[in-house]
Amino acid sequence: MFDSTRTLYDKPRTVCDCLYPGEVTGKQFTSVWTRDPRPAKSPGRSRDEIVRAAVELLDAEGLEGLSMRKLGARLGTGATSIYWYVANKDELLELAYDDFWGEITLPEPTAQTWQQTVAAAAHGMRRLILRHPWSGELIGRMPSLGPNALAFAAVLRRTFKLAGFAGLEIDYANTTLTAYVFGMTIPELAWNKSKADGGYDPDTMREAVTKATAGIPELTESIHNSWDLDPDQVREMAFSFGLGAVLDGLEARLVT
Amino acid sequence: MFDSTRTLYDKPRTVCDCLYPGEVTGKQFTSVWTRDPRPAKSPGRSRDEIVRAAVELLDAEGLEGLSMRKLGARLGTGATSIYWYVANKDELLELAYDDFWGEITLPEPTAQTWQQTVAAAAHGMRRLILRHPWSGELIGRMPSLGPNALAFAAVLRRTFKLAGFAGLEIDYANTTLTAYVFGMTIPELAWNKSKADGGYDPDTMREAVTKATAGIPELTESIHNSWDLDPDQVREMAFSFGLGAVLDGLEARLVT
DNA sequence: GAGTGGAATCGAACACTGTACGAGATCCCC
DNA sequence: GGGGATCTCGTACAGTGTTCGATTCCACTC
Repeated sequence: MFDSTRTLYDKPRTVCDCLYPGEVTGKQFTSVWTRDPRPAKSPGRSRDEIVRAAVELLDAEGLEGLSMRKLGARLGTGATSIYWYVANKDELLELAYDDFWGEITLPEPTAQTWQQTVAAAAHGMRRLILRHPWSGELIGRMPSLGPNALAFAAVLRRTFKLAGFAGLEIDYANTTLTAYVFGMTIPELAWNKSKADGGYDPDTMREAVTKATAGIPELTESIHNSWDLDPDQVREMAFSFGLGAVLDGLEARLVT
Repeated sequence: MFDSTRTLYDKPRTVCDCLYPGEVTGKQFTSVWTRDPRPAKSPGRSRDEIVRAAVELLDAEGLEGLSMRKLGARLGTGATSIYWYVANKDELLELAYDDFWGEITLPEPTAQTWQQTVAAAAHGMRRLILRHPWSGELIGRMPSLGPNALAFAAVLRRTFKLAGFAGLEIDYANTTLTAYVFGMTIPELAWNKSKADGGYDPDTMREAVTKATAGIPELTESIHNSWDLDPDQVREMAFSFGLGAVLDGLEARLVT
C-alpha cells in the first residue's frame, strides 16, 4: 500500500500521465489530504509534533516568522529533516491550518434555537481567528479540505438543515454565515498587525488615520462618532450587529 | 517642506524621538499614506509607473510572483532603483492595493433604492477582487488607508446614511456589507488558485474533494446536490442569495 | 553477535528573496 | 563650467525553500 521507496515528492499521477510518462508536464490538484501520510511509527518525532511546533511558531511570530530553519531549531533537529514528514512548506501550512480548525468547539444544536446555535458558532470562529491571526492569511490561499475544517462545516450545515433550509439553500445559508464571520474578522487582523508591527501607540495611530481621512467629510464624521469609544468594544458591537442582520435575513428566506 | 537629504527610510519621528535621538528604538505605525511622497518631477519614470507595472506583474503572476528584481526587469531598470521611489516592498504593495481600489466604479446613489445601489457596489467589489486575486491576500495584511479605498468607503457610507441609518449604525451596516463581500469572495480565490496551480483538471479535483469528504454524510449530500451544476454559476447564486439576506437583515434593522 | 535494509537525519549547495550601501551618472540652475 | 540635487545601479549580506547524497540509526533475520 505504502511504497517507501517513493519520496513524498512523487506526486500522484493520473492515468494520462502513466500513459505518456515524461511527456506530460502539467501538474494537477494536490493537497496533503489527497495523499496517504507517512506512517508515524516512531514514538518520538512525528508529523503531529511538527505541526504542533509549527502552530506555536505561527502564533508567536506570525506567518512570515515561520521558516523551516527556525522550526527545525525549535524541534531540535536540522531544518531539512522536516521534509521527511512533510512534502513542502505549503503542505505544512495546510496541516497547521487544519490543526487550527480542530481547536474550535463544535456547536451543539440541542435545546436551542438555530439562531442561538449559529450565533455561538460565529462568535467561536471569530475568537479562534483572532487567537491565531496567521489563519486569516491562509483563508484566501488554500481551500480547507482537512478533516477538522470539514467536521466543523458539516456540523454547521446540519444546523441549517435542521432549521428548515432545503437543497442548495442549506449550503447557501452556511456559506453566507461563514463569509460574514471571515469578512468581519480578517480586516481586524490587519489592524492588529499594524498595531503590533508599529509598537502600538494610540496617538500616532489616531493621527495617521485622521490625516488619511482628512478631506473626506463622511469619514471624519465616522471617526468622530467613535472617537471616545474603545476600539475593541466597537468591533464587538459591530460584529454582533451584523451577525444579527445576517441571521434575520436568513430567517426571512426560511419562512417563504 | 520636503527634505531631500533624508532618504525614504528615515521614518517620521515623534517629538519624543527628536528629544532623545538614537536612544529610542521603538518603531511606530507607518504607512505610505502618512508620509509625503517623492515629488514626481521627471516625466519618465515615476511612482505611478512603478505601481502600474507592479499591478500588472501581480495580475500575471500573483503575490508570490512579484519580486523587486522581476519588477525592475519589467521596467527596464535595476531592481534597487525602485527604492528611490518606494521605501520598501510592503509600501509598494500598499500602493498597488490602493490602485486596485481605484478601479472600482463608484456607485451612484440616485434614482435607485439604497438596496439597488448597495447590491451594485457589492457585485462590483466581487468582480474586482476576482479580477485581481492577489488583493485577497492583502486584505488581512494591511489596513486600506489609501485615497481610493477611502473614497469608496465614503460613498458606500453615504449610501447607508441616506438609507436612514444613524450614528454608529451607519458604519455597522457598511462594515457588515463589505465583510460579507470579502468573506464570500476570498475563499473563492483559494479555489481558483488551486485550480491554476494544479492545472485545472475537473475530474481529479472532484475526486480529491470526494475523497476528502467521504465519511461525512452531511457533506457528501452537499456535493451531490450541486454535482451537475457549473461551479461558477453556483457561486454566483450563492453570492446573490447571501447578499439578499444581508440586505434584508439590514433593512429590518432600519425600520425599528 | 553479525549482517542487512529500510527509516530517519542532516550538511552542503543552489537559486532566489528583500534591501543597505556607496559609488557613479545625469540633470538643471547659477 | 561648477556645483548641488536627483536618480541609477552593482555589489554584498543575511535569509529563504528545497534538492541531493552521504551518513547514522535501529529493528530484524540468520
